[in-house]
Amino acid sequence: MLNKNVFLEKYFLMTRSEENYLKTIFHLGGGDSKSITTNAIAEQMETKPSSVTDMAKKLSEKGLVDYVRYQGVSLTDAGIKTALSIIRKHRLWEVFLVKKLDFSWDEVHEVAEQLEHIKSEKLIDKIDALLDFPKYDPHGDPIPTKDGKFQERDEKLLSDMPINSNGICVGVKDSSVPFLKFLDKNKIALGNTIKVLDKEDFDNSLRIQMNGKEMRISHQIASNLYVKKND
Amino acid sequence: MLNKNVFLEKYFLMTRSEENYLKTIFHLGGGDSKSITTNAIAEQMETKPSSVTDMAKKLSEKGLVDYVRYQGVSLTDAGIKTALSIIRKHRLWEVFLVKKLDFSWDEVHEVAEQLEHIKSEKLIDKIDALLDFPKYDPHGDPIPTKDGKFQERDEKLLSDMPINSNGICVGVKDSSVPFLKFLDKNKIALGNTIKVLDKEDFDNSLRIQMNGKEMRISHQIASNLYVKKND
DNA sequence: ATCTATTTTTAGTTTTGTCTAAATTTAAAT
DNA sequence: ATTTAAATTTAGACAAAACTAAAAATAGAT
Repeated sequence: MLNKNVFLEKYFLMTRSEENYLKTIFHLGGGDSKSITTNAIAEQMETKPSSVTDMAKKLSEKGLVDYVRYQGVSLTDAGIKTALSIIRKHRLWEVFLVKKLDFSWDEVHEVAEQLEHIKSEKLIDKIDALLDFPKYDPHGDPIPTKDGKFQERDEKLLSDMPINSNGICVGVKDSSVPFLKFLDKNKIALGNTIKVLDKEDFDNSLRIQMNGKEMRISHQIASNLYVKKND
Repeated sequence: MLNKNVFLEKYFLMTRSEENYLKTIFHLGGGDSKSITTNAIAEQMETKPSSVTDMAKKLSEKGLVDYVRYQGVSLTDAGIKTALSIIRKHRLWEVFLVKKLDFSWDEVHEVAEQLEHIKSEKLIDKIDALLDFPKYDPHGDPIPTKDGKFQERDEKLLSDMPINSNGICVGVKDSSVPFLKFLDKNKIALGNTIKVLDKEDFDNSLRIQMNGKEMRISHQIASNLYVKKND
């Protein structure tokens, strides 16, 4: 009974703000027992370092982060678990919006930021099943499993692919709206086949074949596209 | 520009709490230019009258309710519009949960209470379309249209139906979990045909034919079922 | 090793939404 | 028309989450 209450307090009764902090810390690498500075978190969340300090103390009290003054925070196992459950929800909702409601991949983030905080295990499990248990979100980011497992993919940046190598476009590094819209406009989509034909030493631009059609791509673009090698 | 900001402040930037107050006031009849007392609102929301007073002032400042000290509040046109948009979202999400995710009708309320606060016009319009623009929620309550129109139905309580009259079960007055579970257990569902065979003067219980099968129903039950008359 | 510049924390304030307790108003009853 | 009981509001306090400005600690450069 006491045990159950502890569970309820730490897992169910997380505030929206606490959840957002955990998510951010995870994305900044705080799950790899790396210390993330309050400054870095503040910048990412567009808030002030002093606010982060307050929250660091609170999350530390709840056993979700390890916090050392003037050093930074890293996630505990409980913190990682919670962060992954939020990221899981976020990404599943993104898939739902795209696959079931015809949202475009540049529209989903904002809405998913809200939906990820809905508290109902049954709901997200049903959404998962409705979508047939997708492994990746619309931007190619992996969706953690229910028990918090992360399936990393063997992918590299297009800009790091050698000449004459083949692959499939599987994800974006930058998922900002302008970048995604740019990709749409240029018919670059996840799932496309890619062959690197040539690299220009001068500006690092690439000549590639995408879905059979030849095109030229700037380094800026190539360094934000993830590709899975074929061979 | 200034005008747009006013719109943003009053419509988009409603807090969850404000939305819940408006919804409650509407459900208590505050949309019919009837004054709802702070006490009634407090009881419904399981909060204190003094808290309601505070919120009444705030909503009044925003032009969403008319508030007269010691009298109570009623919704303005803007308040009604906002309340209806929340109720619309709530009921559409309920339909979604039942029709697309196989929730039972006694499970949906709690989750819909969260989902109704998601801020995305596009999202709820897409959900509406996905569901093929349903007119009623799983409990038979009408879903307001996008422009805030309410389609009332010509329905009466089963307990008020005369002997030998026929109808279709279209809604529940009490949508508490125990009542809904009771109906499930007794195979009483919306859409069932109903004929009143006999009334017992002693305890006001009814003998009815439901989907061809004869059964006896207490007054307690009959006074919480809405029926649409056939003839 | 000391001094700065930067980072981080502390202390104190604000806003939102709630509460309790006290004061006020209303309404009902004589 | 008073009186009293009930309803309602006010005043003051609190918790959460943020902020600003000042203080403290760290790290880099000499």
